Amino acid sequence: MTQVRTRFAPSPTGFMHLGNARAGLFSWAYARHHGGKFVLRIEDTDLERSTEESVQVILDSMAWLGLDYDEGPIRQTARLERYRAVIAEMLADGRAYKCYATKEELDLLREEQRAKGIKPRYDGRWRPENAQGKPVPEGIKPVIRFRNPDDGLVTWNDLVKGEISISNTELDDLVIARDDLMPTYNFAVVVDDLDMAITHVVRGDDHVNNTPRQINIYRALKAPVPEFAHLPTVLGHDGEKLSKRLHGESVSVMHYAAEGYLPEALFNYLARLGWSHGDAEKFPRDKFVEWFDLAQVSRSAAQFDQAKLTWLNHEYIKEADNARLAGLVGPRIEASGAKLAGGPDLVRVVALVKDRAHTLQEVADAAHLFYGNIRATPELLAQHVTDAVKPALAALREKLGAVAWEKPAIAAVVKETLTQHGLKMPQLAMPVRVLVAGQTQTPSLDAVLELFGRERVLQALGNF
RNA sequence: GUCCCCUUCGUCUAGAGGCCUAGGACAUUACCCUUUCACGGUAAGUACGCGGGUUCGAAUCCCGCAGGGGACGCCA
Repeated sequence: MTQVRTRFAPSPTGFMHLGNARAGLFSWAYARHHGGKFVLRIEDTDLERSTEESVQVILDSMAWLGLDYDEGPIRQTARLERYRAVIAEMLADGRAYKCYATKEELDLLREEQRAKGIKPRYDGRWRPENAQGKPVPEGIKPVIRFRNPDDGLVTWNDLVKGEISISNTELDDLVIARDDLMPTYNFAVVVDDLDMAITHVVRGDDHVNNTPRQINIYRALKAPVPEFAHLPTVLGHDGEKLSKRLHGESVSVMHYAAEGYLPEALFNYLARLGWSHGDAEKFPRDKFVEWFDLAQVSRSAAQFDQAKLTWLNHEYIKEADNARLAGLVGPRIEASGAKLAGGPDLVRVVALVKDRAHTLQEVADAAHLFYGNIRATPELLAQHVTDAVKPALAALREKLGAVAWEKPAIAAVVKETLTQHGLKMPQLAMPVRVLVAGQTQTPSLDAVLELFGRERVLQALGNF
């Protein structure tokens, strides 16, 4: 049994959206599950749209998700000589030929075909047998077309979708090199996957239609055809295929990093989108690798559900190490203008507030009250710090001055004040919150007071 | 238009002829907990697209229809 080799081959033309990321994730998982190799290839033959920044975004997104690769990144633009050599061979023996048809001419052809209700296809007008004696137009640089078989069926057993079969009469002679000699996608992938000895091509099912063309090229090259696995499309919340135009940046991997999602949460969510292992919903990456199997991938498109991702993120935040969380959340708190220095230990603050937060940003927002020096509004003060509770507040302050500064002792003193003044908890807790934290919504009072520290609390309670 | 693929709760899915009066999760609703906001707990409602077959028996197999998606580029 030869070693499994898979690849992920994004094109650097913008951000990396969730659909791409999931394709990369599954391809990666397949290789890891089988102890194989995972190759990263950058498909940058579209010079118009490819950018260096986008290459970096791909690298960043993969690193953030923890998708490590064994080979690459290999750029197609670094392999141009190789493609040209293959094209020259094919040209030499008629597996490919030059086509001088102009873009305008082809547009017209397609238009006519559509009008007739048939599938738009190149009609083979520059195939050698049709071009006999035809003068080569002046000033037109030809493209190179692959001579596709005229008849027969192309069939493969897709590892996700099962047997798929397409007739060669549906296909046409596709362009494999543009007039500037740059190879096109369908040709470059085949040469690359061949040279990189890819055994399993795992990719999105928008490529199903390309597969028979590529298989024909493999055959023309007398090369072994790899296995194919076409993953179902990832749709947006609106049921449309994920796209830059429709969904914008809100579906990019790094957007979720910026919004305060943990990589393990997105990883888990994506893993579970279109794939399942019984009832398992939350599982770590090593379990995913252990369980992953193409046979369990669903055949139908899946809608992205932000609410479920958020739930998973919440689950992972709850169990995340507090020091790690503090490191991630600190910059967010300072970004809001607050200063960590001089405030309570962020690790302890995070431990207190993380249960209620669904994103790192929410952790930061909840922690903010300990560092922001928030002052209650006069309305809030008037509403809660009434003359009726002032004696109790004074009494509490005095007791707090003498107590051991630990949560249980603080709680005991609060209770004591309550009974002595005949108050219910909210009647005392709310004014204390307003005075100390500047707001009525905080975690439990004793914990909040403990974290603020005696000095700050006594000062605040003496201030009315 | 042509070709290809898909079709179980609102969403992600379990289900490979009897275990299904269809299970889990998210979301929703109700109730409980409660020191505010949350967290948490318990419970409920909601699905096999439609029509024909095959079979003693179909969510599961076959056919048709409908719906959805994808592709039809000198983009990938």
